[in-house]
Amino acid sequence: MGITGLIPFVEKASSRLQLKDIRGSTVAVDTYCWLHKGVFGCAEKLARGEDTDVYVQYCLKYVQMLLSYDIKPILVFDGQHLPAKALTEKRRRDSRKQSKERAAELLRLGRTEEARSHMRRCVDVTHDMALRLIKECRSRNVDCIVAPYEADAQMAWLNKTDLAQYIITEDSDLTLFGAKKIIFKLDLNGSGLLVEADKLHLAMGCKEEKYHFEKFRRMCIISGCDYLDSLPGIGLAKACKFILKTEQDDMRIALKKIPSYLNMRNLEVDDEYIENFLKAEATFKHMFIYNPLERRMQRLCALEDYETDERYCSNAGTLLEDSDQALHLALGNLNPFSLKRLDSWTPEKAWPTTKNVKRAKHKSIWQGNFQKQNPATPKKENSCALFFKKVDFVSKTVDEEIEANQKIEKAKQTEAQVFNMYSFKVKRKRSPSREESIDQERTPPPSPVQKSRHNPFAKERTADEASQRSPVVCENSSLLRLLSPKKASPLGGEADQTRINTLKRSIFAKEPVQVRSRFFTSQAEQTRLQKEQPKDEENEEKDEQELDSSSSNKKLRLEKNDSVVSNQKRQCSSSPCCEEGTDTETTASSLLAAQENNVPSHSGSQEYPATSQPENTTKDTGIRIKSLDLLVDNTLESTDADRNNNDAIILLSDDSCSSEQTASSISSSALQRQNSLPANKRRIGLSKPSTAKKATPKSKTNGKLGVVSENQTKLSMFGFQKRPVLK
DNA sequence: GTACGGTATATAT
DNA sequence: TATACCGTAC
Repeated sequence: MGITGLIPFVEKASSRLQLKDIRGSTVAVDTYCWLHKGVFGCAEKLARGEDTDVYVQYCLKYVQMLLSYDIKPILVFDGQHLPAKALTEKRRRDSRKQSKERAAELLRLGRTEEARSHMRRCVDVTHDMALRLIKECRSRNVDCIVAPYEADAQMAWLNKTDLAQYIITEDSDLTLFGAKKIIFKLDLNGSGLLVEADKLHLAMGCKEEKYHFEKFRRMCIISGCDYLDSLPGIGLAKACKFILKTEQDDMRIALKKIPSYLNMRNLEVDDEYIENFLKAEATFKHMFIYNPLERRMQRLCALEDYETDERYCSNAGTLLEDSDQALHLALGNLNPFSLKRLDSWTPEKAWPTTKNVKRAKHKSIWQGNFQKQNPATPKKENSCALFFKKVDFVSKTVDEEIEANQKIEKAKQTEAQVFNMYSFKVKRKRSPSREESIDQERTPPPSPVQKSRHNPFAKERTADEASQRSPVVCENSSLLRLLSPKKASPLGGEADQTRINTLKRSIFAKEPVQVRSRFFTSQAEQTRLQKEQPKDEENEEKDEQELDSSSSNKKLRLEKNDSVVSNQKRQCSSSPCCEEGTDTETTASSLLAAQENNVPSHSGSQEYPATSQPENTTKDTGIRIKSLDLLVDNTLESTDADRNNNDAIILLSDDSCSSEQTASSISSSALQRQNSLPANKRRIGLSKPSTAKKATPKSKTNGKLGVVSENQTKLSMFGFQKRPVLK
């Protein structure tokens, strides 16, 4: 997020920078920026839950580049979320969720190209991914540090203490934390944009003798930052105008004058805003960081430096009492959110070495070398406990705990594995022709969930078999009441609610339900199923070839079984999610599945109103859910192979609603409705339709690039549409 | 002239 | 994740 328009605003304080010009220096790196870019290149793989290290390699490319210039990188990672950023994080989460839902929807409609772009937006960078990079860096003797909270504050501290002379980031917020020299937009050619705090007065149009960094920070906060939304109608330009106008240092008094100074009589600055402003300011000044030299958490600036009342620091984080925990958080060994231990590496341990990996020769901030430079710093022996097999209160060794936590983390990676039921590989090879895409728009291809052959778990049936309803095996109506598959529609609204209610009524009315899962079958039955499995796989592979589908998951034929209900009960009662009514340990994938289908995260209870299926239709809706991860992960007995094998299947007969549409066809028609709206109704925004832009790309490009003056190049480098001009 | 709020698009390979 | 672009409102 950062400060909107800040980088263009500080143009006068910035200059081009080549890495060759800063040889021998140390740079702190906002590593999540690199990870985000790296993730883009493998977003689909990640969304499908496939293993990839493309993002690690991408980051290492930058690391290697820095090392080649004899620059020592310190990779800094974000830690815990601050309460102040809860709203921002929620927005991001919602946005990712929306992208995820949209991607899933488009996949169901077979519109893979569009789905792909949404999938790129829904992939998040997890700490597990960060840890993977951290481990690579350890083997290269490249320093990493996980900030207790925001990497920005940590980097600013490293810069302030001259442990790092430069900071590499894309986040303009960093200037507010008091960083001295920031490199934005660094590319793999070693070229970037250097913004120097010493020159910020030039950007503000303020005389050097009258300038103070506090003015700049206050201007940015007023214009709107991550910790405080701007007042309506106030941006950087007006904030700057106000700050230059006022001489009042006490912001309680000064802020009240904004309406009169800016001639905005309707603007109201209430006490709440002033309080929040002071909190935001304190957050930038006093956020907690980790001091690797002294091995302790501390504030970026001491409260005494500004005589700040601690009550304004509610958003600046809290001190971790356990110094050992703080150290391991900083080393990357803990998941910053759960504080669960994922690794046990300490600087005192021998640096891990990997064949063919070149190790940097720089001194580490974690080694004694740096401490020798600060003789006053007492050396703390606060991490030796992890060298031993420590037995904790649940009789597990630390190593076992780490292993267990890693398993859980890994399971979380499979969050969007629902996408995995579709494949893109063949589609990717050739993009659909114009005619095809028009045709696709008109009549979407049959959704994979409409046909049983798209469902890797569905039993192949002959037409005769299909016309015969499967015998009922579960008559537990109370169990069924828990479940109600939602026919997802991008539009939502009342119509959908009515539809869901209709569906629910239908479920209550029609008891017979088939529950099928290997988890709920007897051991003997399982063995039998396993024997059958290869055959099924073969058949399905054939089907998938036909369908340009290449789902890599193991296939499971689900059979009705009389022991289902009893086994199911047993499983449910042993499952924490059933005991508690909530699933605190539910894997993300099960949540996703539940979200997608409006099904509670009960691993072992899936349903479909079989009797409501018309005799003459084979339109089973197969939705594969990974929710069984929940069971295996909770008991920590699963292996990856288990996870792959233990997919459950829900067969949803979809005619329980009054119409005969399937979930996907409803969604499809909803999408069609959306797309078929006239442009003026569909577009809420004010921009021209993209077609208008696309119609004249050449002339536009020519017009822009045809006469490129040096000035223009510089402007475009800053991303200028129009440079803010200050009066 | 400035800010806002919407859409469109780039990021990597 | 970010920005670029653009029409409108004030």
